[in-house]
Order: sequence, then structure tokens, then C-alpha cells
Amino acid sequence: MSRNQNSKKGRNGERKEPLMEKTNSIVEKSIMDEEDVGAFMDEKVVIKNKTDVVIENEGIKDIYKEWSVENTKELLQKITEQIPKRDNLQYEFRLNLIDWDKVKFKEYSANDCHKKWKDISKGIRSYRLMKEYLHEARALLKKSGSSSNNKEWKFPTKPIKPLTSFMLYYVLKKKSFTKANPTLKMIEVATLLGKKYNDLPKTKKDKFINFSKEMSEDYKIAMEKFYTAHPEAIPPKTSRNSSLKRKSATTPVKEDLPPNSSSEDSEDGSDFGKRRKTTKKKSENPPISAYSLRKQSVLNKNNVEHQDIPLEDRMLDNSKQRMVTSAEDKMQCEEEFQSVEQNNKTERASYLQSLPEDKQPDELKKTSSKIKVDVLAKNTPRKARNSSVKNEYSKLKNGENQVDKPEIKEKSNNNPEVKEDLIPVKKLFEGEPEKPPGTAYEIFLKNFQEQNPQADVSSAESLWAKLSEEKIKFYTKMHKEAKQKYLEDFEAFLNSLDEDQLKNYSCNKSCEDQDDSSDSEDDL
DNA sequence: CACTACATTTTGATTCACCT
DNA sequence: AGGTGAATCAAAATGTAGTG
Repeated sequence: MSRNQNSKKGRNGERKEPLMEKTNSIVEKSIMDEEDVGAFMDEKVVIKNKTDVVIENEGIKDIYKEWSVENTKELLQKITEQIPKRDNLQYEFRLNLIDWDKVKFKEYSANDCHKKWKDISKGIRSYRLMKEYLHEARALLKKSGSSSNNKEWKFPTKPIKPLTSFMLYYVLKKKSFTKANPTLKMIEVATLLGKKYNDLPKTKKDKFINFSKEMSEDYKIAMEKFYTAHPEAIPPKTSRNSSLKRKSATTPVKEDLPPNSSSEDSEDGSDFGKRRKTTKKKSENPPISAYSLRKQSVLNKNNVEHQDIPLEDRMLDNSKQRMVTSAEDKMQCEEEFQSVEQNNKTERASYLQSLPEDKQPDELKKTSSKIKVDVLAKNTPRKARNSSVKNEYSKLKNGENQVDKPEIKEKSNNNPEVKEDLIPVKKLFEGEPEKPPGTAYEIFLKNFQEQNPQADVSSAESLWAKLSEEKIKFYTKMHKEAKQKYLEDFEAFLNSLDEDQLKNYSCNKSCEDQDDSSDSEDDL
């Protein structure tokens, strides 16, 4: 692009004024008519040289200094010697760097040589033809095609990943958005569009989501075809070492974070791991998603049928299988998951109700292990998930135990199976925000109970199970927003406390927590 | 200086290593 | 065994650092 721009400039890089060009051509023409000095050089060059000399007031006799072909050749050689072997500077910059004192030879001064070069270069074409571009393009293709690193050149037909719903929205809106806000930087545009996307009405958002899903399905089919045609393109199974590479790739690992949250769990003395081992059979863990359910089923099936195949391979198979799963199959899987999840909820609720009242909170705590993930991972931007909020939690965790307590407090309220009347009511601190319902289902239940005060919980449950996908999404969104608001309010609440209040709050919560944990220990 | 590689922002889908 | 979480990758334009 810069070369095209340069081609519009004068040889010295400065932009020629149209008036100036006109003036020069008139001058050249008039001189051409009266002079015949082109003994061995291009007429135009000599004439131009003449005007230059006149303008620079260097004496009229220099105009007629002769340049034989041999001397001109020698000049070119001298200039060539001044250029480094690996010269990659643009013409104008290189020209400015040439030391004409080193070029000068025989009776020609540095100025003579410089001027002569200016004249010669006038006769050189400064633009490139299409065929020249094509020639270079072929050379580039040859070069790039041989590079094993260049995937695009190696597999030009490889389908590109489909855009996510947000990406579709971003691409669609970016142009008009930047036009309306030309001062915004690209990063700001992305941030604002991200916010706008999140605030998008559900119906509009669904359009993008659906389209994205369609694209995703097409991509899967295309990839399947591509891998059939190019089995060599199938990525080789990665070794354990490759994880290090992945970590050191584009996104730097946050050093202030523990390697993973599970180690954090064990480090802080929490017995989450132990609890899983001692109190629950693995098979009792309900699937957390449709994918999880499918994976569970596939892996179990494989377990029976192909016990000799390594787990990693089976997981890979599962991933591959997922790649080629049809939309219908996926829907079925999703429905299956919803049904399983609802069954689990119902079973869990009746189990909780069957427990003695003092055991219920502990049982709730055992199963609601993932508050951080649920609240933070799902409802905050990725960056916040990874750093700010997590850091905030861990920072406070280390020094100020008051945050642990709300966390646990929230845990007990965040369980999908929680019935309001099962939660021991804890007094709220002054200004402390009220906890939101723990699940989308609870929001639905609350609404349901408000509208049908006579109806019992089981009818709400069966209604929830039959709820359309759209309505479930609606309640999920409401739930998300409520949780997000609570997080923000809670953070603001903590910030608003002075040291004494914080101690007081911390102490209150610690006492509550001690009660809870002693119960918990007993239970274990 | 020219050029290249990478980081920056956003969301969501996908993949897969790792840990319990 | 399998749940979890981190990495990656799609798009865009621009800035920056490193290399030659």
C-alpha cells in the first residue's frame, strides 16, 4: 500500500503540486525547443537537469558536463557499492542515506553524481505491472507453501471455524458503530459491542445464536469432509508435554492464580476432595450438562466394549463423535439431560426433606461445591473470571476471612434443590445485599407460588419440567442477572465497610460458619 | 525504517490436559 | 473415571516489540 502511495510522490518523496508540474513541463518544453544537448542522454533528463541547476543557482557550465555511457555505468556501480547487501529500505529512505561523497569519482563531484542519479531515475518506471505482481505472488506461494508452519498455505481448503453468535453480531454492527463513533479505539468498540450484545433482547440474541448454531453444524460437516479428503491434516494426538506449549502460547498464564481451582480447594483446608471420596460414589454425581451426560454415556459404553482402549483415546473419540453429531441428536441429548437433571432435582429435594432439620444445611453445602464457577465463571467477563474477582476472593481469603463466610453462605443458597424454608435464616448485616435465588428454577418457583399460593411444590416441579426451552432461557437469564447484581452489590457493600465494621461482620460470619462446619464435621 | 509477530478487546464453542 | 478449567480460535484495527 505504501508503495502505491509512494508512486504518487515525486522521486524525493515530496508530493508534487499540480501547478508545479505544469510549470516544469512548460519550462522543459521551451528549453527543448531551443536546445539540442541530448548527445548521449535522454533529452528530458538533460533539460530537467538544466532547470534544476538554474533553480539551484550552481552555474550554467555544469549543465553541459558530459556523462559518457561508461561513466554513467561507473556511477551506477559506485551507487550499488553504497547499498548494503540486505537492503530492505524503501527507495526514498535509502536514497537519503546514500553518502554521495563516497560515490564521487573522476571529475564528478558528489553533487554531480547525485544530480545525475536524479536524472537517470526519472526515466525509470515507478509502478509495477500486474504480471510483475503475479510473478512475485507465485514466488511467495512457492515459499510459503513449503513452510510447514503455514497452515493456511498447506491446507487452503480447510474450513475456517464458524463465528460465534457474538462474533456475528460484532461483524454486523462494527461498521456502523465505528462510523457513528469514529474516535473510539478498536478495543473500546469491542468492549462496548460486547456490552450491547449482552443487553440485547432475547429474541434478537436468539437470531444470532441460531445462525451461529447453523454455521457450526455446517462447519462440522465440512470438517468431516475435509478430514476424509486430507487425513494428514488430522491433528496428531498431543502429548502431555504439549500442555506446556499451550500454556506459554498467546495468552500468558496468570501467575497470581493457582494452577487450578482444585488445588486451591485442597490447599485451603477444604475437604472437598476427601468428601467426594468418602461420602459419594462417583456414579452418583449428576451430569452437569448435556455434553457431560453424553460423555458419561459414551465413556461408560466404551468402558464395557473397549476396556483396552486408553481413556484419553476414548475421550478423543467422544470429542470426534461430538463433532459429527447431528443437530437432532444434540437436541435429543439436551432433552435427555433436562429430564435427568429434573429427576435429580426432584430426588434431591425429597431426600433433603427426609433429613433431620439440623443435617439439611450441611448436606446442601456438600453438594453445592461450585459457587465460584457458577457465579463467576458464567456471569462475569473472562478477564474477571480469571483475575479480578477471583483475585479479590483469594486476596480476602488469605487475610480477611469475611469473604469466606458470604461465600459459604451463598453456597448454601445456591443449591438448585434449596427450598426456602430449608435455609436457616441468617440476619443480614446493615446494607448487606439480599441473596438472590440460587437457581433459575427457584425464580420460577417464586413466581409460581406468588401466582398460585395454594399449589404445592411438586406441581411447580412438573410444570418446570415441561417448560419450553424459551421460557427456561428466560428464567436462566433472570437468574444470571440477579446473581450478577448480587455480586456487584456485595462487593460494593464490602467496600463500604470501615475496618471496625469489617471486623464485626467477619466475626459474625465466622461464628455462623463455625457452627456450620462443626455440623459438617460431624456429618462426615 | 520495513517487516513480522503478537497483544489488545469481546463471546461462545470446542478441545483436551490435569487433578482428585 | 470423569469433572473441571484453561487454552484456543473465530473477527476487527491498531499498537508495540523485536529483528534485520
